[in-house]
Amino acid sequence: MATRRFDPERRDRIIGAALDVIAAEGVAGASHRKIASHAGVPLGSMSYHFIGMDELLAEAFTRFSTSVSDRFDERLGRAEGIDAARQAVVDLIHEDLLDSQRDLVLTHELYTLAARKPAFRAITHDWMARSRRALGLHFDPDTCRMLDALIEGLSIHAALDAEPSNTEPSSGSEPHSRARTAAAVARITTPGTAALDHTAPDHIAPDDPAASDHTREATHE
Amino acid sequence: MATRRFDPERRDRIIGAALDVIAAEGVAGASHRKIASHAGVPLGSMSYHFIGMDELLAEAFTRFSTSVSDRFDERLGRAEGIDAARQAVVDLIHEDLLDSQRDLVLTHELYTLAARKPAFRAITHDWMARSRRALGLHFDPDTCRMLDALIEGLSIHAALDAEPSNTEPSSGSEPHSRARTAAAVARITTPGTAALDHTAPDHIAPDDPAASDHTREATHE
DNA sequence: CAGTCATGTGTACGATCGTACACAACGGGC
DNA sequence: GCCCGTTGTGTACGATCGTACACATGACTG
Repeated sequence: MATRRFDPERRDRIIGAALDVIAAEGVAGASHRKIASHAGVPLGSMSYHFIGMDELLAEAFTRFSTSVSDRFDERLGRAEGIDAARQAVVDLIHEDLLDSQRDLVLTHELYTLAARKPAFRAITHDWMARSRRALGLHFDPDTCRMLDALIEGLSIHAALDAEPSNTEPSSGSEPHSRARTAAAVARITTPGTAALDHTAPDHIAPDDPAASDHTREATHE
Repeated sequence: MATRRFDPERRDRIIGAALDVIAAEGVAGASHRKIASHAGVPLGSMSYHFIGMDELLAEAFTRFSTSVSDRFDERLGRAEGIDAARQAVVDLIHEDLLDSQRDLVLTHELYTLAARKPAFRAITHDWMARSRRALGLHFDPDTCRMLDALIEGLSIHAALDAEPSNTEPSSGSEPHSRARTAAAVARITTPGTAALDHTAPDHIAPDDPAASDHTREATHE
């Protein structure tokens, strides 16, 4: 029962190549041939190792979501105290989630699959469950859900709100700054005593340079 | 300058058919032939009315995002007072965004395109700008950004967190209930005592009420 | 009423796709 | 050392794709 010419790395390399190709050209542009070529394996290996593209995609995205989740766990595991946890969340958004175009693309490719096919929704379901478990080290269950959703929304909006020409936002007054993220995280992790009270929100300093192009209406109070 | 045999509906019908096909089979599965067949036009009409698939996709998703934005505007425009606005947001999430599998799928297809191609990011950018403008009728600009992101995250998580087998969550104790949504909206629209400091370049708003100790790394930008 | 040209269509071509399947290569059993 | 079964590969097939382009069609001009 020795190794024969079995190559255990082969399968993994195909999965890795699949993620690379998907990141570069999307699920739509990912073909057996391109992935095989990128992985340096013959075309026949594709059908040999994977029944079909769906199996390959499922394994690839499982690996991807696991790796992102690992970083998530690590950051939150290291945080001690609720403030450190909040800061970890901010760091996570701005360093782990927003810095990598590759991760952004892969995440959306996965979501698109999950929106249509239940098999992939299992992957997103597990991913979100793991995220909430990590947040659960520091926050109560309801807050975890809210915060997890907020993280998602902030990441997506920061990524997809960018001006098309401006691929690399680096200005200090960028609309999706760490300060805004931190403020949002602070709000969502602060249980309101009166959830729907009638108190008008505290006034925000009106002259935000980044908001100068807004025709800012006064809040109805 | 009469009509000849010009059919102005033709182009629109193709766009509508494109959205139908994309909703059913994804951008990946949408071909000129399928869309033409679904629209009841000959294949040649595709190349005649649209330079390529990208132009068709751009117009289709522009129409889609506009229609979703219209409903968004309508709900928030009708709301009077901040509580009604908050309620409108909750209704919006649970009735407009979560009820339609079609909209969910199309949204993610668009996001996936936008994550890779700047041309589509223009569409998401405009969409988000419109959403924030609608929210701006009731909330201050910073809250608008946070709330807009929260809406996004709550919608996505409610949709993609569903158990794969359970396609139609309708139980009263579902994890993503209206009550949880309302609570999250209340939190994010309730500024803490710590206002976002707009004068500082990009630092964390310093005082959170629950914060006892600030072990914060300097933000690198 | 005939000519002309913008408007719209049918078809064919080359490329690419997933997959099936015959077959090569090689380790272990006898 | 020969044989056999597992392991892996090369190739060919049918389907589908986007697009180009010759051609049909009908409205307007004179």
